[in-house]
Amino acid sequence: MKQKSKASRQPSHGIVTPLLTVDPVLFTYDEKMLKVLLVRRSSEPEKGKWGLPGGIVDIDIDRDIESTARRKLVEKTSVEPPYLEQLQTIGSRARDPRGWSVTVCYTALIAHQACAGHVDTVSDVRWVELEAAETMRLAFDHREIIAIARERLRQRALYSISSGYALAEEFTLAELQHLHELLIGKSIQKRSFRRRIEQADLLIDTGKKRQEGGRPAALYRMKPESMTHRFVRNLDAS
Amino acid sequence: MKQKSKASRQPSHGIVTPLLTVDPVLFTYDEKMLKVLLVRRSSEPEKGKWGLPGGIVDIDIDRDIESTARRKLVEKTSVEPPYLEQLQTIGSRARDPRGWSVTVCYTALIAHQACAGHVDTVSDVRWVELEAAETMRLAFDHREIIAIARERLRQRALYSISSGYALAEEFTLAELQHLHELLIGKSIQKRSFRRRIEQADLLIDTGKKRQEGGRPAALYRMKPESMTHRFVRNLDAS
DNA sequence: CCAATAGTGTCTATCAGACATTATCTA
DNA sequence: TAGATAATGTCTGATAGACACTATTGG
Repeated sequence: MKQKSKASRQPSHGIVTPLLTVDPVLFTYDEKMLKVLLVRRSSEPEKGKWGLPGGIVDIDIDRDIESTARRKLVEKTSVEPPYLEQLQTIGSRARDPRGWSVTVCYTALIAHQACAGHVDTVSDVRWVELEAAETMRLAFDHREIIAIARERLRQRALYSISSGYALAEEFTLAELQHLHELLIGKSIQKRSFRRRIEQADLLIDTGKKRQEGGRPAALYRMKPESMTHRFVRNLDAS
Repeated sequence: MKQKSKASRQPSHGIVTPLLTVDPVLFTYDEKMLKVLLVRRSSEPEKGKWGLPGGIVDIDIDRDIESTARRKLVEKTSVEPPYLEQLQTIGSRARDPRGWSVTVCYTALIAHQACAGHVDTVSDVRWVELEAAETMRLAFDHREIIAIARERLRQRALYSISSGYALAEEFTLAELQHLHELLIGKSIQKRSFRRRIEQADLLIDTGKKRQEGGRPAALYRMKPESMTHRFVRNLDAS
């Protein structure tokens, strides 16, 4: 028998519902690596372990589920990410020691610089290299959630450049291409990559240049359409 | 009404959580039309209105969320669909008059014959032509959910043949093609359609033939790979 | 000049679109 | 035979892959 003392906080529908949380997986591109934001849990269960920057849906504060995701990300990074997309909902009796629980997962992207200042000043929030995170022992099923998010990003990279929201506001084509190469785990022909972006007219040329060692590279910015555009033909996955 | 002392089944976390439901959108192909399964609600709220064959996650019965979706579909059709995929989770303060609620939506496909017997015998479960369902006044936000599911199916049809699970176990290429034409809203070149299926080796030729008016057509069956296979190049959407 | 990085020219291979042609059945 | 539907032959066009080439900077 479970405790009855909490019954007074039961909502009016009077049905026993699972714990509901949101778990965003926030990625960025920094030092030529993919990184994921992890948070050290300050309370039970799994206290002390690292996990995703998620939390419980608060029906008094949050208008909808995406609001919860945004709220949690702002709490940990102090900024809203320019890219936030629902990933998958995982819910079962077994995934949380407290009992039946459900988590609505999101994939989010942000420029590293956009939240570096805040993240660097706190010790319980950290950017972790993706490969490392994928082998860490994380809270609950968070390692599995990261793997799902990573796979989704990989698929996306084959037919979209939306992952560019993990870069700084202004970036070079070489940076965007390298990010895609990391995501799909394979080198891409420079010609193919640039051609498709140019033909779909997905980037804004800022006119500025950045130089590091050789010929200066043009700096681009994402067009809003690049968030949703899908190429008809994928890059080669194999 | 079950009066099974709900409070005693209160989970130990003691946090107020939203109502959690599952709403599968079950599609089929029948009489050369896309149809969707609707159910007449027998209880409040929205009693009497038609809606999706969903229901509340029962943490005593269901192991995980997908189990709830399967359970609800079996209750309404008496069979498990061969295709069931999570679609999207919608949750907000406003979508249900009872207050903050969350629904995990699924897209499901089944052969019309597989559940025709059961559906035909009950008056509160009905196959409704998709176009009609999209203009009906349904319970809650179910019309919107159907639109989302329909759009996902449309996208899928451009790079996958998984929608074939809406057909009978054995089907002709003409049937599969027509289903795709309905989904993407445009006629497809027969040559293109057959070529890509043959090259990807996604169907099993049963060796049987079916005839209706002209040369007999070969009957095929889905290969398991056809559930997940993605063509590198999409069909033309425009 | 060289080294390094950015960006282009251009050929090939693949595969969807278009549409004509052939094949196999009934009446 | 004609009519209907299934299945194939074959040409064109679009675009990704491959890779060599040119361009622009610093030293």
